[in-house]
Amino acid sequence: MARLRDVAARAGVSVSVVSRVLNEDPKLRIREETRARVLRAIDGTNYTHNHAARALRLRRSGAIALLIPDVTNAIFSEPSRGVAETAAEADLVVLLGRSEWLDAENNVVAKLSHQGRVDGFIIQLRDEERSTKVLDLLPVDAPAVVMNWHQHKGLSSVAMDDFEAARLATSFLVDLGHRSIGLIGGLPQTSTARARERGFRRALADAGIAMRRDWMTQFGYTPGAGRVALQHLLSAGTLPTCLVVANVNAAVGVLSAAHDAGLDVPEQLSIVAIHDTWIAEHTSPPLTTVRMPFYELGAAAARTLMGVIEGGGKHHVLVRDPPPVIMPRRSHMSPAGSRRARR
Amino acid sequence: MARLRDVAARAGVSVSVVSRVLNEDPKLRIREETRARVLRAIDGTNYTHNHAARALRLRRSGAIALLIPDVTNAIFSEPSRGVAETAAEADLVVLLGRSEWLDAENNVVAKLSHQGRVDGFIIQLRDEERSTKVLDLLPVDAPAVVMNWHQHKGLSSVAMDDFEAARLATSFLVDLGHRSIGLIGGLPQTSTARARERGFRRALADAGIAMRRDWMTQFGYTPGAGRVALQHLLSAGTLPTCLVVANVNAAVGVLSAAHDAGLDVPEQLSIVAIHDTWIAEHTSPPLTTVRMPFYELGAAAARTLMGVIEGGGKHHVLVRDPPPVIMPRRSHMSPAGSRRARR
DNA sequence: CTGAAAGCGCTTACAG
DNA sequence: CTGAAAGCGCTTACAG
Repeated sequence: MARLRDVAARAGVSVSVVSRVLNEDPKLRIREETRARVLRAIDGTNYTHNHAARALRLRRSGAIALLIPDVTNAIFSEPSRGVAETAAEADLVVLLGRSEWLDAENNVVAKLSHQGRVDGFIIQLRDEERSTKVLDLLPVDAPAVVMNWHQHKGLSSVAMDDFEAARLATSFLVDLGHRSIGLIGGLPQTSTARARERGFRRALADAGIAMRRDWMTQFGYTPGAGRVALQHLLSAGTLPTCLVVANVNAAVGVLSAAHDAGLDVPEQLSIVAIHDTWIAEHTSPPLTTVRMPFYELGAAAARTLMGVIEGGGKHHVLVRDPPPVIMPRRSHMSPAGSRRARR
Repeated sequence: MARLRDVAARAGVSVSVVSRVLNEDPKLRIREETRARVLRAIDGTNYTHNHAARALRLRRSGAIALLIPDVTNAIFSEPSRGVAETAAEADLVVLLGRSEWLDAENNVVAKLSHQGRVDGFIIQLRDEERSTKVLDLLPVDAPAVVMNWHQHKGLSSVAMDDFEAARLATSFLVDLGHRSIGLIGGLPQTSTARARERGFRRALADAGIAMRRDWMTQFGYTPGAGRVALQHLLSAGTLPTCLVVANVNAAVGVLSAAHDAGLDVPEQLSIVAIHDTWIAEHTSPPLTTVRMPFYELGAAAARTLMGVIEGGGKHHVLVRDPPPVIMPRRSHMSPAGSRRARR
């Protein structure tokens, strides 16, 4: 590989000049003729900077780590793309890791940070975890942003408008004529689950519908949790005519539990799920969802982290462009009663 | 951060000694007493090596890139884990990228390689792509292994036993009593699709069953492809009593197309899909699958790449431990005719 | 307008 | 048994 020195020799100048031309040093005064010579020499050698040397000199690794609980989860793929593309524009490389790296026994995150392998972290916490645990395990000065968290105490955070997503899903069902509406919610220790529950309550309140605690569950965002949640509702007594499901993965579980119970969706139970992933198009029936700005969440996380790395200080970002929007498919309809009434 | 120099000062020795102790240099002769002093000093400062400095000196970045077509695809998450964990044991970090980086216009891969940011690449090609395209776009000397490819011409490759997986799925259906069996296959330009088709043919031949070309499709591994494939079969004439579906994602599409057509699975159509991902448990009905050693595939890819990086030369690896195994769920049963016959 | 030099933090061949 | 020194390839304050 060509080094600065090779280019310099070729152009008949010193390495300093080449470096400054390459980095477009604003303080550089140089004759156009010289600059042209340097540029020509650069092309001639197809020079690329050696990254390790530059990192050593600048004390910047040019890499950030994205930590997610489970690489398996399609929910995280769109934000990952947002992170990756935004980072790439700033010539940052993204290292994919698991939230488990933030572990007291074997703290990979601390290691990466100390080694200077990574300039900062974007962290998606596990739903089961205390949100402040991260503060104990992250090196104090490591730039970091928590993703999918509203107003994290201690670190920068970025989140989407979960309140509005749930409010929208709920009022969509209200507008369809539903009056008995349940919520299959996430774990209450997550800020997204809390925001979605608030959105749900608000929509009910706006419509003058009484909330029924026994139609609200909090088992989490996984298919297994969704399955358990519906079984719970089934065993508890009468069912609502429809459900807002706080996560599309949980909705997959709800659907399969409904199927097992011989419940027809949407005929006997309408479902609107939050998050629009590929799976929603391929369930039976295809799921009506609320599409969220996942890509933009990741992009915002990357930008926020870059700000922190530059010394910008803590920020909390709420991504609401584009806003949540209903993707109507076939898991919803008007409630049986209202359809009869209309005939 | 503590540097070598700090530790050395603390221990009252030179930096060379500390470095050698740290790296367990076999050529180092040292008094036990001195070694102990150095070790104590290391603990005292909680020293970690500076990665950039080491990379510069050793001409090794300590990172590998894993390029996959679509981070969205659960199929790739298990191998990713295998790569990541195996790499971590060798103190390598994994950088997640997209196969699109291998692009003539904007060749990110070439850039990373030239910059020395990455020591090698594990590449999952896109199904649509010519398998040799990678040879044109990869810097000639860049260590690389192609994942999910049998005997790649030009690069090292690792694959699972796709032949056996399809053979197993097919003979499982044969043993159930099926005699009319179709194959929903992948794109024929991929080596996995070809191997699976061979396994399918072999099982039929072994059972003395004639293969019917009109019951075999080659649309690919996606849900959309599976959907199209079933529609194709439906419009073409009589259906077989069962299908081997070469990919679980395609099977999701087959299932939803069957549902739309009012075809009962498994009553009218049995399905066995290759690959066991979380989705298989949550479809209606849950899918009978062949579980494949995906984690081990990734692990093998990482080990193979590490070998290439050490200068080991080209290798082709077939991962067959653990072997493919049937995960029986509810998408299969004996064919209607044979059940009647048995009564 | 351009160059010489220091220094980022390591590793390692060599000297003693 | 241990140390001094070169050098990996950059950037940048400083000198001229």
